[in-house]
Amino acid sequence: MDKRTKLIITAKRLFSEHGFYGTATARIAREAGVSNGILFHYFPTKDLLIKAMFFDVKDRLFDYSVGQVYKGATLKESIYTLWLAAVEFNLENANDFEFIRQFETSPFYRTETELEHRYVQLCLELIDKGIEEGQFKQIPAMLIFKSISAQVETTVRFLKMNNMVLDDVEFTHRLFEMAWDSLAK
Amino acid sequence: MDKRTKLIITAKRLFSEHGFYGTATARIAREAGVSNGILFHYFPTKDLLIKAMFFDVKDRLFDYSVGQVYKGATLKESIYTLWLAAVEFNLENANDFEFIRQFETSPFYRTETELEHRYVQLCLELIDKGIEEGQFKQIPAMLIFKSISAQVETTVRFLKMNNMVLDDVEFTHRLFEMAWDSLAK
DNA sequence: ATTAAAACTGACTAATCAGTCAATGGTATA
DNA sequence: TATACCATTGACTGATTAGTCAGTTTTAAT
Repeated sequence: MDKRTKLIITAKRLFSEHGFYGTATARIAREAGVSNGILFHYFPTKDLLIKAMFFDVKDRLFDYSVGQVYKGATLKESIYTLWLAAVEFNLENANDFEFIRQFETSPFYRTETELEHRYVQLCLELIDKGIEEGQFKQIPAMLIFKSISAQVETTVRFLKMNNMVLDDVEFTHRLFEMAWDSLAK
Repeated sequence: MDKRTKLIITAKRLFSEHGFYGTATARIAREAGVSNGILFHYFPTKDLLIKAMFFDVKDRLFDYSVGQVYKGATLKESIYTLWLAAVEFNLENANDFEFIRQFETSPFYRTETELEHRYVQLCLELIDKGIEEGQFKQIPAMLIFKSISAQVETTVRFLKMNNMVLDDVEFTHRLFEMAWDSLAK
């Protein structure tokens, strides 16, 4: 594994445990088993490290989930696939989940940054289509997206809090149906 | 206004703008117009300041909202009253909203801390009653509470993002109905 | 008026941290 | 072999910060 990746993985673990400012760059480098200087070679500032990590997580979520959506699926099926993939991904990558949660409520976060990413763009396109076709209620696509995202987060947090795994697909599926019903026409 | 209150208000503003660790205690004291030392007289450590602020916000939310629930109201009416009060409170107290958002995703936060508070306790009792009476779906009360809270947050964020105020009670009411429908039997 | 306790001040410090830099090692190309 | 260019190191620094403390002022009780 190259040092850049090592740094990102270690930083994610430490950030999710101790927060952005609770984690010194020197510590990230030490626990990643690389020198202090190399961190600033790859990420000129701590802020840029954090921003790079955000895109790293979204990229991996995109790769993990979008491939699972099969062609010819209905809209509901597609969104369920993305939903389930997101829940799985967040359960299996606890540090990514915690990192994103902290990032999105931190002063680093801007809506514009998020909109740049293809994962968000894809979701919004899908939802837009759903609104046009009259499958969703007539409310802004962004609100539907945020609402679904919030329910995914709630689901993941709940499953974690109760030490559940994804054997409980049925439970997770029920939660999806609830969220869907509230947004569908 | 006493200095303790001044400190809490100033800290909340600075924290919501620059984050917990982006804000120096010395700066809080300076902008509150008090000495550096007095901050540590009231709050021996920065961590305790942050924790005290959490309880301050929850207390004020409790005082603001619970009084509005009138006796003899149905369960749905009661919960709608609390919902609307929470949305109003968060819109009118932007710094409190941002502070809580950051706090709940920070390493300071623990579920146990939250459960100690009477606001959360009251909400859970109400939901428990609703489950017993068969008005809610058969899922854990905590999940219903977290789900509603997440929807309140989403609502507030959306209204703020679009510079809406609570003239749009109808819109907010629609969002409540959506959330309610997904949780009610 | 006296006393004691509490509120308050602000200069100070020990520790920490983000970022620098001069030097070294490795690798590829000509 | 010589040259050039990254990757890498780790000791170092200037700036910042949470928390201290010795002393002063205010408040309240007897």
